[in-house]
Amino acid sequence: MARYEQIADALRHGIRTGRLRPGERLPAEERLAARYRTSVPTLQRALSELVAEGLIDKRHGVGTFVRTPRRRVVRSSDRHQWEKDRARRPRAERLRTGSTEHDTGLEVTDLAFHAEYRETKADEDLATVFGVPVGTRLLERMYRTNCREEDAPFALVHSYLVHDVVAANPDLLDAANEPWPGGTQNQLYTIGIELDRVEERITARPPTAEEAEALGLRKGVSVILLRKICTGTDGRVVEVSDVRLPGDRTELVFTTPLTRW
Amino acid sequence: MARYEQIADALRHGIRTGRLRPGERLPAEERLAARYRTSVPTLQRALSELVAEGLIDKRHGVGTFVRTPRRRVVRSSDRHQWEKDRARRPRAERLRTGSTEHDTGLEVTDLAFHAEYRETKADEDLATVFGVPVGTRLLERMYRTNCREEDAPFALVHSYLVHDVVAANPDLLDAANEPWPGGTQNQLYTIGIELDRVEERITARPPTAEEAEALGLRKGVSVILLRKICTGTDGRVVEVSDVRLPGDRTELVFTTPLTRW
DNA sequence: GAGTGGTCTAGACCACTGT
DNA sequence: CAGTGGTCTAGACCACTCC
Repeated sequence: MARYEQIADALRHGIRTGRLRPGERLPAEERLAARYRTSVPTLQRALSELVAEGLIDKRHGVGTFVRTPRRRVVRSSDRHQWEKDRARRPRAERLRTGSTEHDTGLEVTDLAFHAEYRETKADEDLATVFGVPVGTRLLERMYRTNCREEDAPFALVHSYLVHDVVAANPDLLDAANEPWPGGTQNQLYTIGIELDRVEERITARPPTAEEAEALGLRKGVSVILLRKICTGTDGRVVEVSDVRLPGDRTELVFTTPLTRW
Repeated sequence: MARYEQIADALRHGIRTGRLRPGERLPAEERLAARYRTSVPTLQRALSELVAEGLIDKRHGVGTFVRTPRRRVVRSSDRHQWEKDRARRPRAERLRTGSTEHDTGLEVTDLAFHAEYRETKADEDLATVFGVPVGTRLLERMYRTNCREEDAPFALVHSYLVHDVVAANPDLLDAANEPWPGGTQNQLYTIGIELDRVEERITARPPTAEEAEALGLRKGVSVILLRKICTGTDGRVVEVSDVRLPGDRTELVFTTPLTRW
């Protein structure tokens, strides 16, 4: 076994057994290298393994620390029914809370919201999902929800709608109307669309360089990719959203009810 | 920007634009180092970034290759209802297929299955979920499902049952009876338990060294963690499973039906 | 055996952070 | 300014794969 792996193992063991506690600072690299009788680059290699596993954080000019678990945001599948119920409520009630607040339990005033709209054409992937020809005009909406300035977004969302469908209500084409009270399901309600079901497809991978930047991810954190496909009561796909969530502070919850014997 | 980042960017760009095609071999490190006028360790640092992002694979003694996407296994939430329906079918029918076959579309004979049982005591975490005192005797069952020798398992599963509940049927305590025709829901059926719902909680993170080993994960792949909580018709939690899935070839699908207006 | 990636060294210099 | 991590070098030797 390589020297750097032995060292990584030793440190890993220390962290797992609690000898090195969360938040604790490790000795300087030079000192650690001396303790393990190795060179600094080799010791750094060992540390970089632990960074990749999400066990430690390195802070330039400060030190290396045992990572403390982050507070998790739960995103439950009953949000969809909750959103649907809310879509036909009076405006005052819709104003009060959005889905993120439903998930996090935070107040509206704690959250900052950013939206950007543009027009695109359906690529092969989206055309297949929507069941429309490649090149069909789509409205692409990009969202990010932050916890009031302080730190990185909870989620990066790219949402797609068929342009000609939503154009029935011109207000839906303008990002300036965001955050729309009552969310997308209320927007769809204004043009006579009711949702029948929501399908969500989930996978995970390491972040790209851009995602790490945008979501403020440290190394050693995964990205959860969630594609949400909303189908209307007429069986047509109405909205497709690609959501990227930080793996270290997101927990998705799905409940499947079963029919009785 | 660091030299190694510039190099990583250049290669990343080549891969994304398709100039470097999936499966294609990159020049040897020494040659690449020469091309980018840098030392071998620095070039290696650049490559290791791309490995961490899952863009390339290094094979010792062979070369460095652009990674080709892996075939995905879809795990759909309707498997639960499917399993429930199957649990009361005749033995012959139950023998024919298991859930993994349902997910993958493969035949029973394509799959190898390994199970191991042991007795443990509930730690704080499991005790909370089951709603039993810490230290309660549990039956811990460990499963792995492989695609017939060839390569790494689809999933590592640790499943927990309250020991005294399942002891009503001693056959359920013996791993030698696996794979049990009809799966866990049929096992529970033999002791008079019917499931009411299944809750699944999902998160993702980089693999630990052990998981990378057990799931045969290359570097630069995430692990999806799925905790499945099965609740009986009497409202008690019956089974808790912790499932670890390779992020590069697993897609989870959940469908949420909505009630009509 | 030729060619590939894997590991390691010893030291240099740079960049960032906090006092 | 002292102390920390970040980057880089030039070269050595090892281990693996395939012919």
